[in-house]
Amino acid sequence: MKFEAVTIKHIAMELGLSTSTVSRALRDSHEISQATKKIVLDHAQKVGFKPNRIAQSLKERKSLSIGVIVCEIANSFFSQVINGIDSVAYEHGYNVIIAQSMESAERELMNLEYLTSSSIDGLIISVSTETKNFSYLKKLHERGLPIVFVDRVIDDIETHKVIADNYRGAYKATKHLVERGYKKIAILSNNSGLSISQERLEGYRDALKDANIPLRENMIAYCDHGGMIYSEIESAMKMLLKQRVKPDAVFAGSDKITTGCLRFMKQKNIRTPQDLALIGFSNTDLTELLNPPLSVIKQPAFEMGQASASLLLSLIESKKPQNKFETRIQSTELLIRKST
Amino acid sequence: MKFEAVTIKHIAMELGLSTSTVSRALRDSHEISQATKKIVLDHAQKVGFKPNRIAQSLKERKSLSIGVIVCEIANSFFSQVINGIDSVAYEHGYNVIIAQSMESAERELMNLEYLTSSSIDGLIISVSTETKNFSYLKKLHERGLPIVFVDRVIDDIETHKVIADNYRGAYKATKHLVERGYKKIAILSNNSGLSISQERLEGYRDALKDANIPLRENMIAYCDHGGMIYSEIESAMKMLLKQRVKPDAVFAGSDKITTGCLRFMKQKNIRTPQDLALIGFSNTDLTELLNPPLSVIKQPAFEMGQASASLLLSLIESKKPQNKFETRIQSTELLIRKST
DNA sequence: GTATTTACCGGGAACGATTGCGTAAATAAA
DNA sequence: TTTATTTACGCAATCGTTCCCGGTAAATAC
Repeated sequence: MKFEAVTIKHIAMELGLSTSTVSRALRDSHEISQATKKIVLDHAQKVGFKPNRIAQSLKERKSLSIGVIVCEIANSFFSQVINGIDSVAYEHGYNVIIAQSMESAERELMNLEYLTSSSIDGLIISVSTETKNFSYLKKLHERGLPIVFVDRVIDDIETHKVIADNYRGAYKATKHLVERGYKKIAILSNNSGLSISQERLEGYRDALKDANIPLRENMIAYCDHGGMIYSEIESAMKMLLKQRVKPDAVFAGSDKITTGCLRFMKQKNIRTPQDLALIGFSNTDLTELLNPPLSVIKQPAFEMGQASASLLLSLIESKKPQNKFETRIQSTELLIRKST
Repeated sequence: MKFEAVTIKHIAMELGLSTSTVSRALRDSHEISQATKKIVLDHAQKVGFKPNRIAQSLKERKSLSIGVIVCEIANSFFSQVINGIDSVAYEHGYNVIIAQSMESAERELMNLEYLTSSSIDGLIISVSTETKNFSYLKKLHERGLPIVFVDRVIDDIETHKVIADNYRGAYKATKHLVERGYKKIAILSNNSGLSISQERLEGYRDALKDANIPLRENMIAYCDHGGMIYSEIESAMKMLLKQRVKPDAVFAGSDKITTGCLRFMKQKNIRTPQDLALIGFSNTDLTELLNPPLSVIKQPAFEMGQASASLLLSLIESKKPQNKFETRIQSTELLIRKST
C-alpha cells in the first residue's frame, strides 16, 4: 500500500508546461513570467503538491536530516538534550533521526553504519560507556562527515564539542559536602573510560585536596554501565559500605547512578542524610519531590542540545572544510536540598 | 563540506563492469557468476561501499523510515513508547524520525506537513491536547498514508490504534481510593477533548457509581494543556480546594499532572495522604522514591510502542489497502504505595 | 531595416540504484 | 552439425528534481 503523491511531472502535464518550467516557477526563478508562476503556484496549491524530499536529497546530495546517537532517550538528561537539538534543527528545516545505543558499543556501531549510509548530513553523538574503539567514528570523520560530540566526548577526534563544566560541577558538589562537615566522601563514578567520568573525578579530587582531606582510593567506585543495570550500583555501594572506614557521604556521577543510589539506600533502610548523605549529577525535575529532596548538580541539557545542533549545522553548511573547532563548556548548577 | 561516498558507478568503473552487473552482484542475483560476485563483493568491502539509501528510496518509492509525533520526548511515558517503537523499527531496518508537538496544534500540523513530504512510509501519532481539527490527518490517511494512533486516538479515522486500558485503570484507581475509605474523590483530568481523558473519566464515574458515591461535578477539574504549564495545575487545584466540600483524595489523569499535583501539595504544605490522598497515571520509575511514595497507575508504555510499530509495519508492508483494523487495549497496572 | 538584447520556456542530462530486455558466448539437446 | 537452451553480462529507462544549454519570439538599439 502506498501513498501516491503528486509530482512536478503531473503538474507539468496538466498545465501543458515542461517540468523545468514548473520547477522554476515553484522556486520563483526570474526566468519565469509572473503569469505562468501564478498559474503553476495556484495549481500546485490546489492539488496539494509537496516536493519530494527524497528526490531533492538525491539531486542536492544532502538529506536535510541529522543523526543523533545517545545511550537512551528515556533519560532526562538526554531527552532534554534532544529537545534542544530538535528545536534548532527544526528551525533550519532539518529532520532529526534518533538512535539509542543503550550503552552498547555494538548497537552504537550498528546505528552508526545505519545512519551514515548516505542518509544523514551530520551527526551528534554522545558515546556509549562501552565504546573503546573509535576507529569507525574516526574514519567517518576523516571522510568528511560533520560530527559534534555532546557530553561524552572523544579527545582523539578534532571537531566541535559541547560539554557541561563537569570539573567545576564535581568540585562544587564535593566542596559543598566538605562544607557540610562530611569527611569521608565516596564517589560513585560512571565508567572510567568516559570523558565525563574523568573530569568529574578530577573535580572531586581537587576539591578534597583543597580541603586538605586525604583521598582514599577505596572511596572510589565505578559503575561500568553508567547505572544502566541496577545490580552494578548495588554491588558498588556494598563495596563502599563494607570498607573499614565507611563513607558518610556519596557523590554520584550520573543521573541514573544518583537515583539508583537513592533506591539502594531506601532498600537497605539507610537514612539520608543522617546515615549517608547523597549528592549527584541529575537532570530530572522530580529531584525536589524525592524523599529526601535531593541535592544535585544540574546540567544545562537543553542549551547543550541547542549548542551542539547549531555547531553541527554550521559545519554542514560551511562550504570549506573546517579546521578550527571549539569546545563549548557550559556551566552547571548546584541545587542544595535535604539530602546533604 | 560534504561527505564523498563511493557509489556503484565507481566500483563498476574500477572493475571494468557495468553498473547493472555490480548492482546485481551486490544483491546476490543468480544472473551473475560466482567469480564476478566475489570480485565485486571483495572490492566493495575494500572501498567501504554502502548503498545510498536516498537513491534506493527514490527508486523503491519508500524511505524505510517512519515518523513519530508525540507531545514531548522528555516525558517518561512517551520516551518509553518511543523506546518500544525504536526497538521494533530497528529490527526491521526502519529509521525513526521523531517530532514533538509540545501540545501545540500548530506545531503538530507543521510536523505533519514536514514528515509527510514524501519522506516517511508511515506515521505513529499521539495527538496533542490542542488538536481539534483532524482534517489534515484525515486527508493524509485517505491518500493512503499508513497511520497508527497510540495512546491518544481519534475515533473519526479508521486505522489501527493502541491504547492502554484507561477505563479499567481509572476504575481500579478510584475503587482503590474508595476502599481506603476516601469519600470525596476529586479528579484532575487532562484536556476534555482527548480520548484518554474521556475514558479515564468514565472509569472514575463508574467506580463511584458502583460504590454508591454520588458524583459531584465540582470535583472534576481539567488541565487543558495536560499539565504542560504548571500554573494550570495550580489553579485547578486551588479551585478544587476552595469548594465548600473539600476533596479528601485526588486522582490525577496524566504523568505531568500527577507529579505537578504533588509539587503543588508540597508547596502548600498539604500532607499526603493525611490531608489529601493522591493517585495518578504515571510512568516515571521514580515514583517509589518520591515523598511520599506515590500510588500510581502505570501503563505498559514500552509494549504499547512495540505494538504500534509492528501494526504500522504490517500496514506499510501489506500489498493491498487494509480495511480491517484493530484497537489493541493493553492493561494497566495499579501500584499501591504510601500516597493513598 | 538589420543587429542585438531580453524575456520565457523546453529538452535533456544529471543524482545513485534497480531492473526489464536484449544478446553474445557457452553449453546442451537434437 | 544444427538448433535450443542456459549463462552472464550490458543497455537504457526509471524514480522526482534541478539546472545547464539551448531556442524562439518580441522588444529594443543602431
